[in-house]
Amino acid sequence: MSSIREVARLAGVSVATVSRTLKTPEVVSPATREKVHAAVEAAGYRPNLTAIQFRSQRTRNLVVLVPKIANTFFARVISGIQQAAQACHYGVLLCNTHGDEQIEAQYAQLVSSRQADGVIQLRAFDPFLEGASATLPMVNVCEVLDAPPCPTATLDNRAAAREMTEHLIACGHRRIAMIKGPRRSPLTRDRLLGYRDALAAAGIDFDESLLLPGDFTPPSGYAAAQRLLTLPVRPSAIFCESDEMAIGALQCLREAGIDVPGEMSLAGFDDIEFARFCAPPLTTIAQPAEAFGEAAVEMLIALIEQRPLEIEHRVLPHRLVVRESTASPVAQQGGSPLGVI
Amino acid sequence: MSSIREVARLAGVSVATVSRTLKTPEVVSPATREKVHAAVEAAGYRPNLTAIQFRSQRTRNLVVLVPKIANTFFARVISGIQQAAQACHYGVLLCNTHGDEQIEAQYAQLVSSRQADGVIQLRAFDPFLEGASATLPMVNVCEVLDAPPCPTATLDNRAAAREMTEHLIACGHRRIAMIKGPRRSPLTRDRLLGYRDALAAAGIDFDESLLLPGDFTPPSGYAAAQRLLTLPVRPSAIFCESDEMAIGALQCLREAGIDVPGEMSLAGFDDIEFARFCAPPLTTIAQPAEAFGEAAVEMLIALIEQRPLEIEHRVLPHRLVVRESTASPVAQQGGSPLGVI
DNA sequence: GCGTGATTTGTAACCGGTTACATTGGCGAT
DNA sequence: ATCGCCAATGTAACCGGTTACAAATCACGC
Repeated sequence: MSSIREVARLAGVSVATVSRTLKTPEVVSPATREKVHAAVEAAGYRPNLTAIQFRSQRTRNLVVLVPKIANTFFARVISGIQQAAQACHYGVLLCNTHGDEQIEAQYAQLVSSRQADGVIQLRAFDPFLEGASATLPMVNVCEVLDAPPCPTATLDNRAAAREMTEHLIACGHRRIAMIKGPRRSPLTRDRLLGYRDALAAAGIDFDESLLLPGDFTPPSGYAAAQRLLTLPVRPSAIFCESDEMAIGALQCLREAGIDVPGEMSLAGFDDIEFARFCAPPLTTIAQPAEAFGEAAVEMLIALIEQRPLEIEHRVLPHRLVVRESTASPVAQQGGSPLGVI
Repeated sequence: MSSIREVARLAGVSVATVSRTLKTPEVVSPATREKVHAAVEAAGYRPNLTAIQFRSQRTRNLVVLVPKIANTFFARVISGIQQAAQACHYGVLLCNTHGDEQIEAQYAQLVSSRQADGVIQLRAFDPFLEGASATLPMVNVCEVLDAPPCPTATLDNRAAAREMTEHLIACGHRRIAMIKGPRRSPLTRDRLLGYRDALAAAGIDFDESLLLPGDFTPPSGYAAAQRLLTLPVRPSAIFCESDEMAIGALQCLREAGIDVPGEMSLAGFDDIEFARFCAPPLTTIAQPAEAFGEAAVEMLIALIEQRPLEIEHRVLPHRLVVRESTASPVAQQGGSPLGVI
């Protein structure tokens, strides 16, 4: 591999001159520049990035800690991260943590070992954040804690859930079930608050039996829907905290011969690509997934380059997307020609 | 940041001894080891990875070139890559190329610049592969060329498409449309061959008008299905080269009030997670997405570490998954109670 | 007590860039 | 002609590990 010294030899100049020609050409005379460029060409010189990283103590790499890469929502966030990082000439080091704290910690060491300049966390994780963020450039997007020790970008989950619940109430529903995410998730807690806000505002009593646990995956939505169907008095609408769970629930309802939205309304959260391709297309809350990625990169790079942040904690906009899976329970009483049973 | 020299000073030994204690402890006396470990602890020493990479000329990073991260299939492949790489203590540098050759070339330079030790290409790309693979450790999985200049792992796309077409023929279909992928893709060419193999074996004439172009996305499947519905004689079955296109086509058929599989059978390819949650659940070809990632990593690391490969070109197994979107056209004549029109 | 070989440790070069500082040369002002 | 200054270039240290080679130490047999 040709090094800068080889180029210097070919050009008949010193290594410093070669380095300067490549980094700060304005301090080198045009004639010398010419010679150096010719020598670079002749030697097929490619700068050794690891040497540059080593010398500069900067890698221009970002570590992304993601619980599950294959999740459609996270995949979009990562896509946004990748896009934004590329524009700033940063690389993206991807780490699938499976939500495992040990793996997260292990990867974060990449940063303390100078293998990357900063960390993007897509999941709230107290002890790790608290211990590390003081010393590590780090941002937290998507799922964040109440008092995050680092810059964040998130949704107003409470307001979003409230809007969706209000939409269902406006349709005329009063028994609205909710399929939740994991108990410990701040996401779930906030969405539950929004749900209860809307119920309270409408004077509807909160019914604990309409609250089902899930884990954001289709099978968990399926299982939760099954349990809802065994209830003595069924809900007329189900609000799922993720589209994936809604899709699982939809499957269950279809198998049970329950028409959506004819007999039961169904709403999701995330607006993944397949939401609009469901039968019926899913009413949901759109999240700006790619924008989360972009915000994360923008804030993290500001942190790394010690530039001040205009906004420490960003709240990105959500949007209620009403499609065909939600409707008035009045229509439900009329039944549907599509009903299998 | 404490360096090895700081540790050496604290332990009262030379830097070489510290280095040896950490890398080859067996050549260091137990008493010295003890002292060094204590000093490491006291100094809070963390090895500088970039220094190690620079010195060893090995980064233990792999570059993954992926056309579209947010694609559910690729996301699964990446997940497999990440998993396997992690097990071998390699990192994954993710690059979204959008199928852009320039971006691909730019990222491949990361390797020639020693930022990574090898490249995984998830897409066939002649000029780049030919130019680079001679000098670069590189593997190509998922979509590969006929005479690939590097190790590969792929599906027997021809056999898989033949199986699916045979399944449709066995159901009784004779007018079987195909929604293809991009013209230049080897994937598409092979699947088309398999489709024609099956038709020929069954004595069915190939009908060019039943061949529709697509780009693997739902909207392209939707558009292609629309065009099929304008045909004077409609097909009784549609075989899509990706589940995403099948989902788009399904949407179109639903909107047109055409029952699946009552009036028309529909088949996909990939077996993405949502295939089984479609209405009706989609008959498709399952691909071992994660296994592609694992195979890629295994082969690439062998290449990097100059170990011989048992198999240069792997063919991973596919599986025909028959669900409810395909059925006999006899049933179609009977109509369906579900039909909207 | 001394030579021999094995074990343990130290010294310093090295990887490939960057950059502080030194040096050289050219030019204008006095 | 001399001085001063600036632009252009060169020399060499440096980043933090690894490792070839040298040196020191030790055990052991004669």
